[in-house]
This record gives sequence, C-alpha cells and structure tokens, in this order.
Amino acid sequence: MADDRLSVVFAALADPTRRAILARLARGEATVNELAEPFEVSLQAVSKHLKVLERAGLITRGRDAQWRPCRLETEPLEEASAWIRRYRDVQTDRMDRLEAAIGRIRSGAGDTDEDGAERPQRGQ
Amino acid sequence: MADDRLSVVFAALADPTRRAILARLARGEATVNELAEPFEVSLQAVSKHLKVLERAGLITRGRDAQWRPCRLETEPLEEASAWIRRYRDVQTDRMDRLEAAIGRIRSGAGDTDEDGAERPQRGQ
DNA sequence: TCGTTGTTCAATCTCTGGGTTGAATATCCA
DNA sequence: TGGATATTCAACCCAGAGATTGAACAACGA
Repeated sequence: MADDRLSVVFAALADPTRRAILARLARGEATVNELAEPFEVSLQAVSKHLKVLERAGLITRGRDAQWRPCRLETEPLEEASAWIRRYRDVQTDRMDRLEAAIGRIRSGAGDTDEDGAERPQRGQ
Repeated sequence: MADDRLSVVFAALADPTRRAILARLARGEATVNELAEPFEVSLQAVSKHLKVLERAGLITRGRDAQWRPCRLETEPLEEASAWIRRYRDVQTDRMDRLEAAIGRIRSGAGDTDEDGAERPQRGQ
C-alpha cells in the first residue's frame, strides 16, 4: 500500500471490521476488549486493526490503568470526504454544461467545448 | 481484501495512481494509453488498475474500434461519501450535546448523559 | 494481406495485510 | 507479593495486491 496520507486513510476504511469499530466509537470511547467483543477474530487481530486506524489518524488512544480507551478522530474522515466530493459531482456538472451547450447551439451560438478537457489526438 | 461493495470501493481509492486516474476521468473520457501517459508504470499495470476501478463500479468502459474509452461513474463515490458523512460529524455532535449538558447543569438541571452510548462495565 | 497500434492475458516475482498462537508486559486488587 | 485482567509483541502462515516481461488478440489503414 502507498504511504501517502489519503491512501492510508482509504486503506484503513477498506475493511468491514475496521469500519464497524469506527461506527462503535462514534457512540463514545471504548476499550480494546469492548471493541473486540462483537467480532469472532482474536483480540490480537483487533489490536492490529486499531493500530491501522491509529496510523491513519482515525483514532487516538489514551491510558486508564491497564485499559487503552480508543477515541474516534474525524479530521481524516473530513479529508477523505473532501477528496471524494471533488469528483462526486462531475457527472452532473458535465450534464449541466452539456445542456448549456445544447441550449447555446439551439439559440444559434454554436461551437462550444463540453468540458474543457485536453483530448490528445488518437494518431496512428 | 473483503469483497463487500464498500470495502471494494475504499480499497480502489487507496492508491494514488488510481485516484489520479479518476481525477483525469473527471475531465472527460479517456483511453488506456491516455490514462497511462502520466505514469511511469507499464501499460499492463494501468490496465490492471482500470480493472480494479471497474470492479468497484467507479468506471465503465466502452468500445471505439481498438480503443476502450473509460468513463467515470460517480454512484459508488456517493455511497462512500454517505458512509463517511455518517461519522464525520460525531465529534461536533458530541460537543454540542456536552455543551447542552453543561448548560443544563449550570441552570441547575444536572445529571445528564453525554451521548447515550452503552458503556459495558469494566469488571475484573 | 500485412504491418501498426491499442489493449489484454498469462506467468512470475515480491511484499504486505490479516489472521493465528504463545509469550511478554502493564496494572489492578486481595 | 501474587494472581487476575487488559493489552501488546513476536513469529509464523497464506492469500492477494501491484509490478514486471512476453505473448496474444483486436481493429485499423495502406
């Protein structure tokens, strides 16, 4: 896996166990044992998942005697969300521009570029 | 990697090359060669990346003579975004409820639960 | 038809992710 | 101090990701 921030965050989210852990933490802090309880995997496996989440900045961990309470951190989620948002709407945008272009053509203006993207020639 | 839809989408996004490909496609359709051009990896590697994106539903591919134009599909992005959104704001929510609780305490009501999460006992 | 261009398939390599078990460490409580 | 509980570390296994190279397939154009 690539080690840039966004890749690490998306990779951390690409596992149902880890997403379930985050969902649980959204309801409040929890210890490793509490987090592991719903799953069939070993405690050590959960511990590894938590490390992945921590590395991604998605959780932070405190200390309370022998417990290591986990807490959800939302900033990386914001970052990931921002990336997605940038491309989520292009389909619509493209349609809007296409419709606008059609409108101009109908009204006799004509000759517009749909989306301004570079289009290298397909030479052979 | 887990094979549920959300995991497949997040895993597809967890690679900078694939994100760059999506970013390029947001500016319009492109062929494999066009998509591969900015990268130093082999064409075959890019072809594999496209397969991953296709499996995640993030792109669809047409046929135009010997070219296989790729097109961005935004629906899985919407899905991923929706998942993130559900947890992105809990920090704020928790703060809001905490502030509300403090407000109640100050006004003499007192005894409120911060966020209503279950908290199993830490028995030994 | 033949050469060229675009793309994929197949075999292979290496590295890492996610899982396991067993031992170690940390902290509490009697 | 010593036993119990919570958590992590270490070593290992296996499947799959991402890359490579070489060959195959598809479609054009002269």
